[in-house]
Amino acid sequence: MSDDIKTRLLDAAQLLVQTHGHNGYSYRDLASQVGIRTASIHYHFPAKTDLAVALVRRYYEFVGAAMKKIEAEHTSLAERLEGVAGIYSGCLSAHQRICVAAALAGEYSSLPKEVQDELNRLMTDSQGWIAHFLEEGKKRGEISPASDPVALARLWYSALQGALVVARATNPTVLADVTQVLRQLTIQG
Amino acid sequence: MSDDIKTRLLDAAQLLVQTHGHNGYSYRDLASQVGIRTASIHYHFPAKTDLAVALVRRYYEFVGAAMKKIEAEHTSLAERLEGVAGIYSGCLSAHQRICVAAALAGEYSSLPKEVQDELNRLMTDSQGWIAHFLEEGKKRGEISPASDPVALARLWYSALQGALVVARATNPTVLADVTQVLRQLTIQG
DNA sequence: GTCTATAAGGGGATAGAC
DNA sequence: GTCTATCCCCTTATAGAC
Repeated sequence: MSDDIKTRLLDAAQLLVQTHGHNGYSYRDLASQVGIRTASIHYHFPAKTDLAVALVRRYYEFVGAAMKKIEAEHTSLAERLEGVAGIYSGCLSAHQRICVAAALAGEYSSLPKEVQDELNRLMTDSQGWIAHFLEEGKKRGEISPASDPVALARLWYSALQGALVVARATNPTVLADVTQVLRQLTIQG
Repeated sequence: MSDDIKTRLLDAAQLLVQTHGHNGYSYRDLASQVGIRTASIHYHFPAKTDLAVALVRRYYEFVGAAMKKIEAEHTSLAERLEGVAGIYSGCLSAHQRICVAAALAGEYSSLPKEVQDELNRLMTDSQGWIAHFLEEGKKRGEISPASDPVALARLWYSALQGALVVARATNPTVLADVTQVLRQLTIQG
């Protein structure tokens, strides 16, 4: 049922946010993409803020599901981190997107409070999932016993978010470089 | 002569870009900050694009000067990288800003071509300066002879840019954590 | 649910007086 | 150099017909 109008609106809005930012698209852009009129969008999402909040919530579920899938399908830390990197490299390869989180965080002070709060939750918990993988890897001896999983997770998350942004504006190979160096430095460091 | 109107306009515009993004502020906002009318801004910067281009060029000079100062005042790689991190942590501590580069890159596809080009130059050369420090550190034996200065520079730059964005939207301590872990992993790795 | 019509204000930008 | 006045389009949003 991925062609119901609400989903199609969220899909189109997500692409616009990931390429132009929240302040960089209008209901008019969205309407022309989906093939309806702007007034019809207001039926589904009364205000643009409502759409943005729904967008971040849906993205939160998407990331959470991806993390659970990685945990279920891979046991080694190296493979799991590879999987995490894959979530974000998938953005860039499709339409030169960046992560929804970074796109919105770049305009942070101009966002409605509700969107800021959802964004905070998305970023905080994304780092939490990565920290969880690192914690388990530490127990298994895949990284140094002296390393700090929370701080390392912050590095991984920040570096991946930053790499997407930098890669899009400069050179696409930046993301692969960053991921590889990060892996080399992290595993059995 | 830092109180001439053109400088004050650029200062105010930079703060607005670093907090709200390019699409998140208007000439009206700018005018009220500086205390003149919107029409007067057009005298100095005919179009908003002209202002954005001037802003990125000035920021490029600022970063370049900061890098040269770091090179002149410090010789060890550790100190130089500390200095680089300081450039970016300075943003956050003043008004919760992020780097001009990341703020604009988040809205990349919505930017005028001229601004995209200036942004590309800023990000490419910023990484070049960091790579230069790493190259010299490699010659001095401060990092492993097997390490790749260009890839490492991409990691440092991406991680710092990402850390600012993540820190602002979640927890200010993220930046310090990322910087510290990065230093530990890089030096004599 | 989607449409047309429309409101009310914001946006960048220009003309011309001072 | 800065102002007032104004243009014209875009933007979000609502009312009400279908």
